[in-house]
Amino acid sequence: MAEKTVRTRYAPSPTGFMHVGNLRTALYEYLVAKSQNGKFVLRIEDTDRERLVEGAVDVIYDTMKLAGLKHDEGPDIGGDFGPYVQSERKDMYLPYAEQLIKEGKAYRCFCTKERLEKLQEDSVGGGYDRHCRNLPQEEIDRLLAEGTPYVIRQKMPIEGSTTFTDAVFGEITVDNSELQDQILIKTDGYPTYNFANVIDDHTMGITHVVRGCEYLSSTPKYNLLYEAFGWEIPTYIHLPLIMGKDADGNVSKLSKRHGATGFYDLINEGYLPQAIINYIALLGWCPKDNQEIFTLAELEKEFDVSGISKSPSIFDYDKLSWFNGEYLKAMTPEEFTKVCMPYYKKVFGDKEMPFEKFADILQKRTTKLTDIPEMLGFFAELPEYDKELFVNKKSKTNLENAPVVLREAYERLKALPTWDNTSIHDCLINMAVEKELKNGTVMWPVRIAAAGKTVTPGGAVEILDILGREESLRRLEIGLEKLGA
RNA sequence: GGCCCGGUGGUCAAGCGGUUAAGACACCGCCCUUUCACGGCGGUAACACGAGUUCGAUUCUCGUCCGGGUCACCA
Repeated sequence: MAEKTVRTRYAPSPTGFMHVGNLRTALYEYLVAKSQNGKFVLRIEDTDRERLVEGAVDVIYDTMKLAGLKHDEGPDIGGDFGPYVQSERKDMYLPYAEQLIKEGKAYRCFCTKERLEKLQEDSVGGGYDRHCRNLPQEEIDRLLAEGTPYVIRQKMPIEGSTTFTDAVFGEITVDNSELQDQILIKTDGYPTYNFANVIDDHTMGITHVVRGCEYLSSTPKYNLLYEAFGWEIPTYIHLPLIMGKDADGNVSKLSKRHGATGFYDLINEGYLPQAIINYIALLGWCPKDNQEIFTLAELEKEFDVSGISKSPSIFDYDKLSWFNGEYLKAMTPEEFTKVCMPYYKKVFGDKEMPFEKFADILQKRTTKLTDIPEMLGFFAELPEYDKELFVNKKSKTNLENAPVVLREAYERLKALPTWDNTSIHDCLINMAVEKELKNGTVMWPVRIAAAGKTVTPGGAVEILDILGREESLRRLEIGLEKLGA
């Protein structure tokens, strides 16, 4: 007999913001499905009218697309289990709840909010007292006839315990006394999140429920529902949480105070979508062979639930940056130039620059795209700098030899018939040889004069080449002036 | 507070009763080098604690401590 096709679903609410935790959940759902030739379904959970945000659904589509997580079924592409937007399914939940009432597994609760609130205050840590669980039928009929608002609650077992198996955490048992008679349908007729989830997952044929482990302790509630309907319980895969660490070293669920936490925030910080995906894939999961750089396609092949870790992990921006740098280095110069262009524009506006030369000096040393403007700023404008910068121990330069060297270099460069990387390089190196100087002794003062700062992408030769003859000589003159030469 | 889950270097993590306890990021040092970087080489650094079980525990059990999650007509 053929194995049942694996089906997973990602069910985001359109809030307009994609937290990396959610993104990782989506990724794992995708991978669980794809690693087993299964289907990955996108379902939009938009029942919370108050939190609806204009254009938020598009954010979800865009994110999925950027991340490369292609869904097989969803609101935009359809499928055999639609509709895929929860608000379009709202009429299908009530009948299920009423079915449970008929079977004596659920009941109408007419308690007012006030009464429930009072219960909350009185009983320490208690909960609903199941007041309406066994109302006489006449009483129910009367209240119904009077039009009393009600919710539908499920009858939970009062004694015993419920055990389930999670693919990551193993067997987990919870006392039924911990479980309240959960609300299925709210006063307004809408289903609660938990109820809608179970109905949707079942009717959409979801086989593997992948979610954050904050749902671990409410899973028995879900299972009691599946059991009440006589439905097959899906495989649960609970993921460890992603945490953040603040300046004081305190660890808590990753949030704004720890830095950028939204997918788009991260992209705006200069990280590449693929680097983000690669990094979060490894946050809580480890392949058999410890490989680190993965394409999505490779992840689809390698992913295995057994590699998911149980302990929470802290989001590390340094490591993300390292991944980002690796991805940047792996690009062709053309691709690199393309992703950098917005940042080039920030520095140079619409001014034409030898962008292809930037790739040479930048690609090896960039980890975050947002660092680029700072790195290139001196090309646009020579920074104010102090002549002390000409002093460098390693290059054996000081205020005595720098003016001499710089003057000599200036004259030689000025006399160059052609201005390109090779001729500049040969010119300066030859000078060092002829004058019996260390290469650095020549290069250092030239670079300082050309860039006005000690840390630059590329060396003296590359900088002069990019700057061009005219601007280069102008800057060297300024340097000479500063040195009083 | 009750219940649930977790605890290997600063971080991500491998490890499934016997290991010199991998690897990566970060950090430090050296080399290379026209700076920084890249690259190469090397280094510092960990099994939370206490009892068991066992010939032998990082691995199994229990307790303690610490961390997190959860207890809604929110999703």
